[in-house]
Amino acid sequence: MSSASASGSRRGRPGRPRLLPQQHSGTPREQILDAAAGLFTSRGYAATSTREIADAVGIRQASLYYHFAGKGEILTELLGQTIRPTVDSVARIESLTDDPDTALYLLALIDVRTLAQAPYNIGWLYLAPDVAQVEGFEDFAAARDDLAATYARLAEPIAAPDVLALVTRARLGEMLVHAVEEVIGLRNAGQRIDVTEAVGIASSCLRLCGVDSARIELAMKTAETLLDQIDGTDPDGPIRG
Amino acid sequence: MSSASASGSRRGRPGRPRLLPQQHSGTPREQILDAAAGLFTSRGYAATSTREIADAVGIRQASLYYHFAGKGEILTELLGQTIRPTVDSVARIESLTDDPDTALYLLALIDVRTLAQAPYNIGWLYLAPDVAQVEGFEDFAAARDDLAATYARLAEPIAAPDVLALVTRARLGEMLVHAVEEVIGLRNAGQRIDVTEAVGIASSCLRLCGVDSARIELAMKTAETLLDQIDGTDPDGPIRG
DNA sequence: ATTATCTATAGATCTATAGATAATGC
DNA sequence: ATTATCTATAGATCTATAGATAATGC
Repeated sequence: MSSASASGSRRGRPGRPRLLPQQHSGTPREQILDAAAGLFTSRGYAATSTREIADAVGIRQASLYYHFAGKGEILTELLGQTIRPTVDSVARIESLTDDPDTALYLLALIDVRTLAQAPYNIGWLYLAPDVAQVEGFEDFAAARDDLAATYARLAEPIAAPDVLALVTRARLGEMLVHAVEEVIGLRNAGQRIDVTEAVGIASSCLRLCGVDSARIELAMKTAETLLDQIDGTDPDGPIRG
Repeated sequence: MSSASASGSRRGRPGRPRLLPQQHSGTPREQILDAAAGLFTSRGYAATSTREIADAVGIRQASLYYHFAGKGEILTELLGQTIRPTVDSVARIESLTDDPDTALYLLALIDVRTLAQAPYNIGWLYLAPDVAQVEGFEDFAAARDDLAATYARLAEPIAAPDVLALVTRARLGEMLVHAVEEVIGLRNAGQRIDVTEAVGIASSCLRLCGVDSARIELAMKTAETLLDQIDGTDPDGPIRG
């Protein structure tokens, strides 16, 4: 049944032992997500069978269905992981600063970091045509659109007049999302992403809005002082900037 | 059976009529390749069934196998189309010019054009993980590696010393291939590719070798005068540069 | 009793092959 | 006779469900 069925209280109790000893750490659900992420990114979503996922975890194919409603739900959960930390950070960012340069910079930095830290390059998944056809993808696409709208909302007050004369507010939002997604391409090309790359992409976002170098420098400094507080609330990983 | 079985002479004769009237032009083989290219690029290779291809053509699923040994052979033929015209052009280019700048420029231009002209963005296919697993992909990968070696061979004599001091000959070949493949990304992003874009990418290749603007300008001019002769031998399409 | 696994399998594909058939060409 | 299609289907998946079972917890 669906993972939601075994509601509430006693999750995590032992059940019937596996045939094979545990090969990986984390909850069974995490083990499945990790194995699926590896297979989906290396072989493709449609080309990966539920049996292959189960084999990689070390359980029987049918046992997957105790944790997920189906292959599609494993995928949508992975897609959700690429965006949820970023979406959740928006409110915290806006409560921590009134400076719009800093807010946009922080959003981009956290977004890049989220995509960079995933153990596999799952951001790449949502660019694949077989993935876009999966039931439930629309919800993810809608969330991604909302995020683009947030980028647009944060960018609008800081965008230079000549920028807004050339591109619409909405298009600017998309451009910023694409700039952040550049990290997906970098990872695919084998580039290691650490602070340098993350800061580079986040500052590109301000540059796209027409913000000058002095203000970018300032936003970077301010962001640096706020990042600990954001991470404190929702620890999101090691890359600092 | 394999398409090769009905060897030689009387191909193209009528056979049993289709249930549906012909919906597309070209030979049946071309109709299949075109339908498959559309489906593979829009939905993904693994996610496309042979039945869907047949339906798009307007024939029965089994009828595909008169023309192709299988789904994999349809794919590898499409992959071959992305590289064959370019590979074939190498000998002609080298017979037409002794100027190495012009030769590299022409190779890149024809490569870009080949990728740009395909009715669907099939160049994108070979970047997909499900495609890389298909039996026969190695042959394509090997041909692509050979082409990278050709880029390297043409680039070596013109590369500035400081370029070759920083990257190996082989790596320079790969960089040039990647620069050309930028056209795949542009098409995916919806960008229309015509002379401007093709010329831009081809001249980027010279720039990557450290060739200065004056020499690039010269190579462009010389290439322009030779292009007709190359296209005359193997007409390859409308984009001139 | 509850949990997380297991075994077994139904039902829906999907790819590929075998062999029949409806045209035209000689 | 040759060709290009068709029908029918085998055999191999693949996803998902039903129900049994081996642990621990109370």
